[in-house]
Amino acid sequence: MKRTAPKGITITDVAPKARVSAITVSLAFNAPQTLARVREAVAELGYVPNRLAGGLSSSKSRLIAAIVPTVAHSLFSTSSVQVFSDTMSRAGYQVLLGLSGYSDENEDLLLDAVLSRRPEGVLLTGVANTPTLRGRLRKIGIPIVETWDMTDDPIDMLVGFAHEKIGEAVAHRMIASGVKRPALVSANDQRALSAPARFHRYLRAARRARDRRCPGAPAKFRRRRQGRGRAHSRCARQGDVDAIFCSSDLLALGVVSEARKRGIDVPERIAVCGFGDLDFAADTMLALTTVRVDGKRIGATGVRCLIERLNGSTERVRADVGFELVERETL
Amino acid sequence: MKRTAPKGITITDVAPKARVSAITVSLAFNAPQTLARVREAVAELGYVPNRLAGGLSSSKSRLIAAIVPTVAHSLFSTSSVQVFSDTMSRAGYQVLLGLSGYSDENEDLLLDAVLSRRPEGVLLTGVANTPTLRGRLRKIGIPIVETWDMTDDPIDMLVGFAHEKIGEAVAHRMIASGVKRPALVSANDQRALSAPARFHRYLRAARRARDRRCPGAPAKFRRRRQGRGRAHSRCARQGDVDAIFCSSDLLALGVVSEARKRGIDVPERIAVCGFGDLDFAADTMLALTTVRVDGKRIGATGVRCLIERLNGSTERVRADVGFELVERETL
DNA sequence: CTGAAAGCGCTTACAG
DNA sequence: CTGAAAGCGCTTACAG
Repeated sequence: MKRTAPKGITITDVAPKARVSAITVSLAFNAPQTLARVREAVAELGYVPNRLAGGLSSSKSRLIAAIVPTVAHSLFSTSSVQVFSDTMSRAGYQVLLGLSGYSDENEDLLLDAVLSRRPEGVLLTGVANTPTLRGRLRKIGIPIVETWDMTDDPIDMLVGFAHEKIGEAVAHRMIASGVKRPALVSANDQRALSAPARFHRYLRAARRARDRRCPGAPAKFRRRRQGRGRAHSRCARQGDVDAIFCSSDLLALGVVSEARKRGIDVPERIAVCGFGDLDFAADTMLALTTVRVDGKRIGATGVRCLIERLNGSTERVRADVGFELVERETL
Repeated sequence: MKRTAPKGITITDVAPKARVSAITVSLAFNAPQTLARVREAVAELGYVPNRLAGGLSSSKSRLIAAIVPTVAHSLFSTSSVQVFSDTMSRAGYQVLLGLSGYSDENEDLLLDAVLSRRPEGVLLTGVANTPTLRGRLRKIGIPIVETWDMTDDPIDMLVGFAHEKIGEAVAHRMIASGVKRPALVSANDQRALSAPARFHRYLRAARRARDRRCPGAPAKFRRRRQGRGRAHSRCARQGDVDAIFCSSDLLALGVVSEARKRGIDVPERIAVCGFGDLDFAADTMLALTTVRVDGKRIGATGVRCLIERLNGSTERVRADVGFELVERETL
């Protein structure tokens, strides 16, 4: 029963030094105006409250889990993490990072690991949730925000946009711009496919569809970069293609690059459209059209919802933040 | 003293159901072969161990803090986070995210927040540490790895590379390539300045230095993108510049883009050199030269050091992982 | 407003 | 190998 571990500096050390009781120290730490005596003792001892103990005792972990897809080349951008982390830390919470997207089995283990910390809220990016995962999340009863996607049956709150609508909008815009032979380059990952699918469907309805999908390459993208180049060239070489919709900004960057390498003018001969929040990419890289989603707005809105719920609000926000098509003339 | 809060499912619920004592449940959870009866009860009840309690009791939080710079456009890449998070979770740890780089005051608050979770190790990216922060970290006595930079006086472990050497190497390479009038575009952030400084010094020694720094713009980069464009054009317009070293990949992307917009051929008239680990950028975007650092190697090595120390090793790795200059002919 | 006691859900060291 | 008790460092509800 005796512990050998050297106790760090605890509330019990601070209390006598501040000539108050331990309770007062605890109170001071969570009160608006910290007692001066406590503050001094704290500084002198270098005391840092133990939030494991605090969380256990109060059932408030002050932890928010951010579950983001593993695939770095996904829709999820660093700026979103930042907005999220910044806002949360200002509200007194810390971010527990969870990388999802390996396998269904791992999703369950990930969730176990995350829930074992008793987070007070969860931010989910994308729809990388297996049914089991969704089911478990639904039951735990803490605020959950899903972002970057739409669904009819959200777990709790939802701040996203419909990927299919993007596919449709891009197809529409291309046709309106006089594009005759559009093609599609998409990640071979079903999570990214709703926009491309709708893109294709719309074009078929408009009788512009051809079977110009170039899937497969992106899956190997991370290991063998050549794969990407090859697939892109396969598309770009087909002389009759005059526009390419890419399921992500990064793919679009690759396509533009590959086209230039082969002396194909962008956007004169081929218009390229990416999709995402890659700020500098949308700003400087893409030709003709970029589907741009204001990541900050998604991030900020999602976080605001979480915080309001943590503060007692009962509102269950379900927002379609929409998207915008951004055109760039030059690279 | 009575708590009103509904207790979640705890070890105490699992024990009778598994017809063992609470201790056995705890043991089973941390033992190699989990008792079948316990496993069943766990599954049936949906029990998830409370790591707040576990950590408090065992003084093992199983938490690792990752402190990364706020600036997304920094040297730090998403791939590093992934390698880190993956490896750590396989070793049974979770990642607590800490974004640094606001102000010195905030660094202290950040550290308080981080330490209040009692992490068992810390990964620091870059040298964004104030003296106070370094001092505090030095004292807490947990394994700490600094990455992405070199210093003569590391806090604990170090897996990085010398930024100044990169500046020197780039200058050397440019001169060897026949560059006559090199210029420099760097972030106005002292943390990114060691490579540029050495670049400049080397050129001056070689009598090629001119005052072509174009600082200032990147600081405002995030708010007003035009600023970036303006600064770049200021550099690019100066007709006699034939090479530009940019302190980051993203700056380089901007410079290339701006040059093209103005009809200046890259790399024919201006060679552009970035710096970083931005995979696709190095691969597809930059002209002439990219300083490329193998982020995976840094990340993986750093993490391995941490894990070994957590497993009892006393070795204090201090490694210079080096860097490589990568040349690209085409955009 | 201040403080003593009980409790948060685990793990540890020890006895059986 | 199993289990009862004590303790990890806080917070809560209550009494003074």
